[in-house]
Amino acid sequence: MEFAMENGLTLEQNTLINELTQGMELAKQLRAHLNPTSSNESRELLLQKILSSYEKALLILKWSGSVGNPQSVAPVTGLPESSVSGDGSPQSDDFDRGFKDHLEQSDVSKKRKLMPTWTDHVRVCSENGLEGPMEDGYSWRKYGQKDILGAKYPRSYYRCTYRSTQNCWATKQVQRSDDDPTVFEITYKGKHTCSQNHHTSPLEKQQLKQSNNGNSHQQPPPENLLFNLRTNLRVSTEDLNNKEVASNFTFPHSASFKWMNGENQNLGFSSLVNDHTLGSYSPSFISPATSETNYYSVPPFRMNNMVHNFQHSESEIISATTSATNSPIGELDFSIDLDPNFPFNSPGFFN
DNA sequence: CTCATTTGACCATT
DNA sequence: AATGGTCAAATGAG
Repeated sequence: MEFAMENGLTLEQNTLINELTQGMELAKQLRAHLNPTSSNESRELLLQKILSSYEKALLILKWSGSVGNPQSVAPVTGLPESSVSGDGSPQSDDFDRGFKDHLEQSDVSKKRKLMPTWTDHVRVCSENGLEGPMEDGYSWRKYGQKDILGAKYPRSYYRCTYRSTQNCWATKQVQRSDDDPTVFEITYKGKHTCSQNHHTSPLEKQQLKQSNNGNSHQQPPPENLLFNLRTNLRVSTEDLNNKEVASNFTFPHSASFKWMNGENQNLGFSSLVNDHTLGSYSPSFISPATSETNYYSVPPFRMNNMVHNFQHSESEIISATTSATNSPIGELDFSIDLDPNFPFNSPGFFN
């Protein structure tokens, strides 16, 4: 169900703004911590939070991009799973799955397929004691676990905690990597329509429990240890890249992106990356006055470019599930969209 | 008590 | 029929 996006800011836009603003603030804090007296831990913590913020922002953006798309664009992508106009459907999402009605059931399944999907690869770092929210900052409720064929570890299924209360249908699957047990593949499906403020505490609990239940395969779970050391989930940059590539399939060529102000959007990112004077922009970010949302044909969103630049360090880990369906076409599409003006190639993006 | 997780059963899709 | 995804009753935690 699409919540009123007609006027003003949507929930996700607000969340996006919040994340970016927060990221900026954190970056400023980090800058303040660059003096030698500051501890590495605090820097790492800030860094982690910044990454988390942008991670979230990216996820939201991907969604928005696909949502703003006219359906016509979707088929071109060749990525059935993520090429979506989730909001394009006139049907409502209100259907409760509990209803076994056939019609609803089929509708739901259709919707399922249309749900945007992307995968993150998250690595657990035991090294630094970073208390941090789970990478996505949302609170999830586990609703299932399955042994997956050929997979060493079971897959866990989560849905948004506020599914019932706020009609939020976002879900995610967590699958521990076969070869690198410190890596978790997290596949997200659907967007969050809830307005949860990310609190750390419940999340950590959840993660702990999640880590505990892998016992069906009796292995000395290092994950317990790792999680107990404070879950520090680091999104590796390469994975981010992959994710971005995948997401690009979602809104190819001229994806129209719904945003309140194109300038701001660019300012936000470029300034954050290039400038060290970040603060000044944040007020302009919030312009709720514009009740009418404008559609900007966003050529390549700046983030995409950035990611693209990172990318020539070929992708190692690509999500098997989602990107299996990906075709090289997407990459072509992608590079075509490359913005030559794109200023920052610095690999030390977050340094 | 409420709320989250566990876990086998059930369902849909292939 | 096999597999992956979800439901929901039982169980556990607070």
